[in-house]
Amino acid sequence: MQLFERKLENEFRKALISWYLEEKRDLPWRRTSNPYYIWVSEVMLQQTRVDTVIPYYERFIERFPSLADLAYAKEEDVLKMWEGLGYYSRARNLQAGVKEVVEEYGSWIPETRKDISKLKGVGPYTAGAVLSIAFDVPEHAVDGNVMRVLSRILLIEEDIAIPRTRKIFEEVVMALIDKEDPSSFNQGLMELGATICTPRPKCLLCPVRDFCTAFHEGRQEELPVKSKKVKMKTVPMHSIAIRNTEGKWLLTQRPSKGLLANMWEFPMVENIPVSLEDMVKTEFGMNIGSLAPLTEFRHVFSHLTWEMKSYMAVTDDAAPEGFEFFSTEEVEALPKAVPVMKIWDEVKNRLFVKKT
DNA sequence: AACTCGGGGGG
DNA sequence: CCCCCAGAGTT
Repeated sequence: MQLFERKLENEFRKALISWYLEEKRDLPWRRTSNPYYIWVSEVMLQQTRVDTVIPYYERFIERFPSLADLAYAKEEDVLKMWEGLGYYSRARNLQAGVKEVVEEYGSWIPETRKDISKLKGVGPYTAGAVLSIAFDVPEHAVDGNVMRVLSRILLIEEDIAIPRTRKIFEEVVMALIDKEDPSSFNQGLMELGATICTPRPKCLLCPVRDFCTAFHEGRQEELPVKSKKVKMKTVPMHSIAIRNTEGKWLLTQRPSKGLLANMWEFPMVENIPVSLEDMVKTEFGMNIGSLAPLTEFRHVFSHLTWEMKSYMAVTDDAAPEGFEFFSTEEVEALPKAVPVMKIWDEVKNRLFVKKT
């Protein structure tokens, strides 16, 4: 595949890499050559901004400093370190992949795309990112940034919302990638997309604008082409923080698959046909006292919105099947998704903060 | 190919 | 309000 003239390809690589080496941000995972740490960072960075990831990355590698530390950690401890970061299956898949490396590969991360791609949670992007950054293997690592950058430079007008379009960009990268420094080349494309070739590009600062077809034609704002999907359900949710006579709280663990898998939460019901108290009676077979309203807020997922209403109540009953009572300290230690943490924070404010 | 899966930052 | 982010797994 010939993208520019041969000489221009060399100039492009040189311009991109020298800009990257000069201007790259000082990020924690750029201060290490440990392939395991780079792997962790790439998984955390899936669909997640750099600034969000930094504190999670620091705490995670401090808590699980080696492949073996993560491989044999309790899943609950792993989820706790991931708490608030979202896409919790990433955490479980990362641990499964790491365990596989420890037990099947003698703690050596595979250095070919074929083998590393077999690991749980390692898709086409993460495979190429780890191979190129940690092992200097000239492999493509195509993410949203790379598609935005290259769609402009080469005026590629394919719809990036369609999965097979990514293959076009993978071929482009393989044709363009710098064989001497694939790490800086791939990271340079991503760094450019993250800092300059953003959705609203800052072309006057761009180190490769001379190579950019979209810039020459003044069409950079039109790219990349991305068809939009429109569907967003809203579900009313009611959550009740129920305390027993010992001052313990009733929680349940979500199923091991699906939304917020294995995270803990207070009893929740989707609708209230008549009264919420009756709903609790029929759903959980439990008697609770009067409900005290706690908080109301919206929690937006990718494809779903919860309209949360939360309450507090007390009970004399034992925990129903599938539920457990936990002390305040125990609740604190359980991995909880953000909407649950919001409710829990409000509970603590009401009960444990001295009112003036 | 279409759906599912979190959460937050920025225009 | 909207978009979209260093994507992957499942169906």
